Amino acid sequence: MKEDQKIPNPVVRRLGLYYRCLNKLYDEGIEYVASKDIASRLGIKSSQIRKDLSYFGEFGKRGVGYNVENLIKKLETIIGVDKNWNVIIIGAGNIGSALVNYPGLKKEKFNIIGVFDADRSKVGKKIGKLTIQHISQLHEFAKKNIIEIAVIAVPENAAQMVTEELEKLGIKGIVNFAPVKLRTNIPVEEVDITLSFKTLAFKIGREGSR
Amino acid sequence: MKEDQKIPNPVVRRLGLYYRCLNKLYDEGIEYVASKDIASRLGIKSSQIRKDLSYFGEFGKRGVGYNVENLIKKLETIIGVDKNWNVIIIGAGNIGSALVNYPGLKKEKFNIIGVFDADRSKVGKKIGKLTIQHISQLHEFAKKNIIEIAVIAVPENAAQMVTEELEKLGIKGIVNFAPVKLRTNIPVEEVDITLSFKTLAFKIGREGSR
DNA sequence: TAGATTGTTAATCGATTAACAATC
DNA sequence: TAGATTGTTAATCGATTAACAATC
Repeated sequence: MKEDQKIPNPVVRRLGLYYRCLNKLYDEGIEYVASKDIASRLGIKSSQIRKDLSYFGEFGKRGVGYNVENLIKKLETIIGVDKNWNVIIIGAGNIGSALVNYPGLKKEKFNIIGVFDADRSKVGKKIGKLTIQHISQLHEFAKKNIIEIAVIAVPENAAQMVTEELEKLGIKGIVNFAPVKLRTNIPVEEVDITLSFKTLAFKIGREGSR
Repeated sequence: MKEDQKIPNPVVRRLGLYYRCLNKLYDEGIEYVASKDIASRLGIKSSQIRKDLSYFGEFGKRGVGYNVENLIKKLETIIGVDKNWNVIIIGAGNIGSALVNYPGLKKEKFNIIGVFDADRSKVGKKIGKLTIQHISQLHEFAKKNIIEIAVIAVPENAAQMVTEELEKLGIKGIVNFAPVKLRTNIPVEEVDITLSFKTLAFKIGREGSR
């Protein structure tokens, strides 16, 4: 199967879930696992796991299951977390600052190497080990460093402009926390916090009526 | 249409997107808008918007479009942001602290009324206007206040326990930032930041091969 | 060998889109 | 009236699941 056919988005997201689950199993000392067991942990169907994996190859042994350590390694390569990623953060507000110190990211090989903000009163201040730089220094910074991923954590009205700048600098992907749809050709992942609250509000409202 | 039939999840999420887009249009002083215009702003199909709205009623005028102000009000009621929501945050780490100060939430009527942490060394410290309380005080707090939504921003291994506690206290919904699937019957919205980075990494890796 | 579980196909389910009559 | 756009149905597309032969 292993071609570069289009992989459905839900599949991509689940790969990360499998990866996480496998790591937990590994920590528990489990050597072999059946799709059925992963499925029950994640609350999905075992056939879905097997189907998802089949996009990339055959990793299991019939009658036995999957070797946990081996499948972790395979998923690492497939997802791309077998390497380190250099990340910068644009916007040193609440969200931006939190991400700089967020241990989850470093653990997963996403290394934050720079923080930028347009507010000169923030420039020079430290967040963890990093010093906030003015956004105008980004261009220079990009010449000296390989930046692969940028996080957009700026106010809504600045997000599109920043995106265009990032695209020019050759950044490869964006994680967008601003509540706008970005117009760009590079891959974007949206993390829309207020939207999640709204979705939850809706669901709570419906709970009673069932 | 307006029954309490099941609304597909993607529809619910898009309602929030429509709401946001309509507010922008309102700020721009636009009175009437066609589904085609909303669609082009959001990068989706106009028939999808009309279909989504049709789950809840008829809000447009044929040949004319939708009255922006009116549709905003309707969506407010449908989504449930016509009222204020009381929110508490469990876990005063990076993410938890950032959310307390996050202006986006208050603006959307999600009012954070308490922050809790298990780490006694954090208790008593201030985040914005709120004082971090010890998690053991939660029970007491819940008696004196109506808490509707809880944010879980604790380490993975504490998340399930916290969830069960919250369920007992009668909390109505959870926004979960911990990287685990919570087993609970109350509605949960997942915000999985590291998963988004992984998904992005995968997409970047595929970009080249297309 | 008997039992278990994979990888894959085909069937099912659900969500998106096109099309168009209704109507402003 | 002529033009525009809705609300809704039916067609299409895509994703999930069941089923099972292959095989460890």
